[in-house]
Amino acid sequence: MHNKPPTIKDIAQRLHLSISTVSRALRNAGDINPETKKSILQLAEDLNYQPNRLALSLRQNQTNTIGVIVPNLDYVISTMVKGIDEAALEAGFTVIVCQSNESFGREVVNTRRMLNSLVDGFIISISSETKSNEHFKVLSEREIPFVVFDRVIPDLLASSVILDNEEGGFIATEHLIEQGYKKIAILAGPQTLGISNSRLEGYKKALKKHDIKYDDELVIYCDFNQEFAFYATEELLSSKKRPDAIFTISDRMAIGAMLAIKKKGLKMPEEIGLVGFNNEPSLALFSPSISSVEQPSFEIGKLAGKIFIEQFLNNDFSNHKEVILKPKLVIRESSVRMTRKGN
Amino acid sequence: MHNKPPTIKDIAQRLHLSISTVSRALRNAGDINPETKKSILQLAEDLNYQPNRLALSLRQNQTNTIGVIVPNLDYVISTMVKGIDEAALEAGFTVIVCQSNESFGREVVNTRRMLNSLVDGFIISISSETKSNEHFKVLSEREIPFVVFDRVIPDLLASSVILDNEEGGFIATEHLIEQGYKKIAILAGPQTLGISNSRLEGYKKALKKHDIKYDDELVIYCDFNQEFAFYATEELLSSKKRPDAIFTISDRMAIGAMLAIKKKGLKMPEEIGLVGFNNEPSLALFSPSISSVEQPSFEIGKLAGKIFIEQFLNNDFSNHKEVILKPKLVIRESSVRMTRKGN
DNA sequence: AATATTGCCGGTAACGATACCGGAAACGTT
DNA sequence: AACGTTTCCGGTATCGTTACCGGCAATATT
Repeated sequence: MHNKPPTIKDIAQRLHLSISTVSRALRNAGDINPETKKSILQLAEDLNYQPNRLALSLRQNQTNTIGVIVPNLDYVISTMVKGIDEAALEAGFTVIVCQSNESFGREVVNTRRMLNSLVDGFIISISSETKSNEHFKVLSEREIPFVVFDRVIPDLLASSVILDNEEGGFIATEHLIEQGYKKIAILAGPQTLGISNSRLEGYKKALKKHDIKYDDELVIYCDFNQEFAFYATEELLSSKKRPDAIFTISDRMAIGAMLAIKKKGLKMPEEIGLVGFNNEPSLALFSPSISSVEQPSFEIGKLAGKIFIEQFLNNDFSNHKEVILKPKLVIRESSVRMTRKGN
Repeated sequence: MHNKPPTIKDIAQRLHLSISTVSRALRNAGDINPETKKSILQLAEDLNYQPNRLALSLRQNQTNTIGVIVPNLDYVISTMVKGIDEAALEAGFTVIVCQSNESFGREVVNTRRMLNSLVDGFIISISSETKSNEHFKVLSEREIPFVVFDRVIPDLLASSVILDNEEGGFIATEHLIEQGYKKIAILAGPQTLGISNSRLEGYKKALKKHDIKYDDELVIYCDFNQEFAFYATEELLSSKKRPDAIFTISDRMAIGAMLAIKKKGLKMPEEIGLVGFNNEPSLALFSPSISSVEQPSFEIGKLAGKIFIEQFLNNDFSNHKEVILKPKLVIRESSVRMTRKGN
C-alpha cells in the first residue's frame, strides 16, 4: 500500500546502469565517470532518494545508533541526555533513549531489546534499584562498547564521565559550616548508590576539616523522593538532636525537607539552613529560595557522547578514560544568615 | 572483533538442518516435526538466540517502531510519552522519541531521518514554531500512517487525541468568576498555536455566560515561558486596568505571574487570584499553592498509542478517529477567597 | 495396486545496500 | 605489434530473515 521510497535499483533501471555503479556514485567512491556520476546524483536528488538505513546497517553490521539507558528523565538526567544528543548529532549518530523507571527488570528488558542489532553500543546510567551487574557483564563478554555516566557501575570496566560528588558534598557542607550552622544533618540517598556515598563522604570530610564531630544520628538514608524526605525531616526536627541545618543530596529531597520545616514553623534560614543538590530551576522561585550544588549536566552528557563516539570510531575500548567534573555551589536565601536577606 | 550473536544459520548448522526449518520452528509456523521443533527451541534457548531485528524489518518492510515527535519534554509531554510507551510495550512496539526543541528545522530533519526505514509511522505533537504542514504532507503523500496528539495540525487528515482545551479555559475562568473576581486577565500563549486559541475561547465563553464584558486589553499573548509571563504580568499590574485575577494557560506562566505578583506585594488570593494549566506537581508546594487545570496526560498518550497501533494493524488510516478528553480543575489556595485559607 | 493426501524438510529468491572481483575498452609504453 | 595500465562498469556474494515452491517419504484413499 505504501508508495515505496526509491532505491538504488530504481535509479539504476531508469539510467540503464547497474546498481553497483549507482552505489559507487552515491557513496563518492572511485571508478566512475564524472558524467555518469553527475546524472546519477541528479536523478537521486529528483527522486528524493534516501538510503535505506536498515539495509545499510544489516550489511555493514553497524547502526550508527547509540542506546542510552537512564533510570528516569528528571531535570538533571534529561539535561545530560540533551548533551549526549548534541554530541551524537554532530557525529551523525542517532540516539535511542530508554527509561528504566528505576526498575531493574525494565533495565534488563530494554537492554536486551536494543541489543538485537539496533544499537552499536550503550551510554548508561544505572537505576537505583540495580544491585547486580550481570546484564551489563553480558555486554563486556560480547564486547559491546559502552560508556557509563552520572551513576557509575562499580567493578565494571568502561570509560566514565561523572561528577565529583565528594567535592559536591564537601562544598555544600563547608558552606553551611561557614554560615555558622553547628549541627548539620544530611539526607543521604539510598545506601546502594555510589553517588549517595560519595556525597556523604564529602560531608564527613568537611566536618572533619572544621573539627566538628561526626554524629551518625544526623545521617538519614532515604529514597530519592520528596515524600520520604518530608517524613525523615519531620522526624529529625522533633528528635532530641534537632539539627540547625540540613544538606540533602537532591533538590526533590530539599523541597520535601522545606515543607516539613515550614510545617514545623521554623524560620529559614535563621533557625535552620538548607542546601540541596542539582540546582533545578524552580529552586529560585521558592521563598526562601533554596541553595543548591550545581552540576554541569549538559557537559557531562556531551562528554560521555563524545568519548563513546571517539572510542567507537577508533575501535578502542580498552583504554578507559575517566573524566570527573567539578560541581559549583549556588548560594541562595535558604542558607545565608550572616548578611541581610536579599529582596 | 565482536563475539557475534547467534543466527538461525548457526542453529541450523549445529543441528544439521536447513535454515528454513529452523525459521519455521522459531516462528511457530507449521510443517514441522514436534521433536525437531523441540530441539531447535532448546538450542535457541541455550544460545540465547534473539532474532536480528534489522533483517526482520528489512525483509518484512515493517519495523514495529513508532516515531514520536514532540516539541520538548516538559512535565505534561513526558507524561504523555510515558503513556505512548506503555501502549507500545503492550503491543510489542518500540518507541523512538525526538525532541524538536520547538524548532521547525529540527522537526523536519528528525522526521526525514526517521523516515529512512526506521519507523512504521509517527505520533506527533507539533512545535509551536511550526506554521507550515509541508513536511507532514509528505507523510500523507507517501501514505505513511500517523496520529497527532496534544497540539494538532490544522487541515491535516489524521486521527487525533486531544484535550478539550476550550472546556479547560472555561472551567478555570468560571471558577474565578464564582470566587468573586471581576476583572480576569488571561495570559494566552502564542497566537499561532491551536491550544492557545481554544483556551482563550473557553475564557470568552465563561465571561459571556456570566455577563462579564470581554476586554481585549486583559488578553496578553506571550510565549510559553516563565520570563515572558513575568514581564507581561508586571505590565498588567501597573496598568490602569489592573486585573484582580489572572488565568495563565500554562503552569510555567503561572509561576512567572506569581513572581511578579509577589514582587508587587499583592496578597494572593485576597487581592488577586491565579489559576494555571497542566497541574504540575510542584504547584502544590508553592505558597500559596496554585490552582490549575489538570489534563489526563498519560491517558492522552496511551490512547494515541493505542489508536496508532490499532489502525496500523488493521491497515486502516482512512477512518479518522477524533478523541477529545476532558480536563479537571484542581483548586488550591491561589484562587479561593471565599473560605478561610487552609494550613 | 494405483493414486491422492499428508507430514516434513530443503532450496532459492528476495528485502536494499556494499564489497570484491573480473572484464572490456581506451590509452600509454616499449 | 605486443604488452601493461587506467578508466569505467557489471556480476555476484553477502548481511539475517522469511515466503514460496518443490520434493520425498509415509500414510490414507479409492
